[in-house]
Amino acid sequence: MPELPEVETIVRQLAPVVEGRRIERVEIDDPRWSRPLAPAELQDALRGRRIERLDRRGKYLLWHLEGDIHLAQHLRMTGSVLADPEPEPAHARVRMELGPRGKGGRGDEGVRLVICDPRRFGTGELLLGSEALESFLAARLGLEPFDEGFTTEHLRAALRGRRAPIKAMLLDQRRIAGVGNIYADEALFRARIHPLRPAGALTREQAERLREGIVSSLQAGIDARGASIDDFRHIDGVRGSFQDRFLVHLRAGEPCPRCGTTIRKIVAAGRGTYVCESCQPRPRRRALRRPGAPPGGRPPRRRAAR
DNA sequence: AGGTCGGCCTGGCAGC
DNA sequence: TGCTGCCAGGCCGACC
Repeated sequence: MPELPEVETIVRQLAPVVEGRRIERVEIDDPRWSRPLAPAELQDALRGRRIERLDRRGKYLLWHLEGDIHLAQHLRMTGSVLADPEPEPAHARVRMELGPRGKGGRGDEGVRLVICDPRRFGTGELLLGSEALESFLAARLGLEPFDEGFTTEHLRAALRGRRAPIKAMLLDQRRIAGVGNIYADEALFRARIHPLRPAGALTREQAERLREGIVSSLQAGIDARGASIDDFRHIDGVRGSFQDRFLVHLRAGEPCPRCGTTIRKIVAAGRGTYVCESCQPRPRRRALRRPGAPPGGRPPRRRAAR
């Protein structure tokens, strides 16, 4: 599933291919993709516009078009963007014909883009003006892990007082942008923090290790050009290689690369989560003692069975 | 109001 | 072998 490193990989490959070209034709097959706009409305808004810049924020792929028009594309679980695919790939949802690059370019023939998405979770949202774009992003995304402002202190402030498991916090895009299930597991392993540890209970030292774990696992993902577990592909259809370098993710039953303990799969924040419970010790169960209650006496609270 | 959970969707696979 | 049904999960909205 495309997370920050996968979207970054797409941007690095796609930007040089599309920037400066004009969108000549758009065909949106799936009305869910363009919601709330009808496909025809979005097609009309995009057609004829020059692509000035392509970049990324969190897991969003951002198309900046002439006339201060922006398309915020999200690949969700299974989306990919292919350039001049041959033959026509399965599960094509959106097709885009881009014109040649204007002057002088001999033999420049234009590009055909196909957005594929087997599970149809992906979306493309039209934003009129950079103010609309910025408020759209601000409502959804926290700090970028590669921003200078992403310091240990910033991370601690974001986690302070939170009782939700740290893994849930990492997956919350409004706190940190771009981390998904894969990189959350990898970052927590690197930081030697158990995914179920309450976010607000991290020590300063742990927060520092977590910051490093987030940045280094995302960087490793970018260096490997993303992870292709199932559907993620480069724009030429090639797979990323980070899935071969996971330290714990998807490695249940295998030995921990650090200590050899068998990696376990648990559920945290409702997601399949991979952990070495020797390197990442389980949080101690707090004796939830209220003031005045008999010390250590009460039976454990029943948890909702699910 | 912070936190949890179900719905969206379909390919793949376990189990019979 | 072939069918059924369950699971995966990013994000959003409903709910407690």
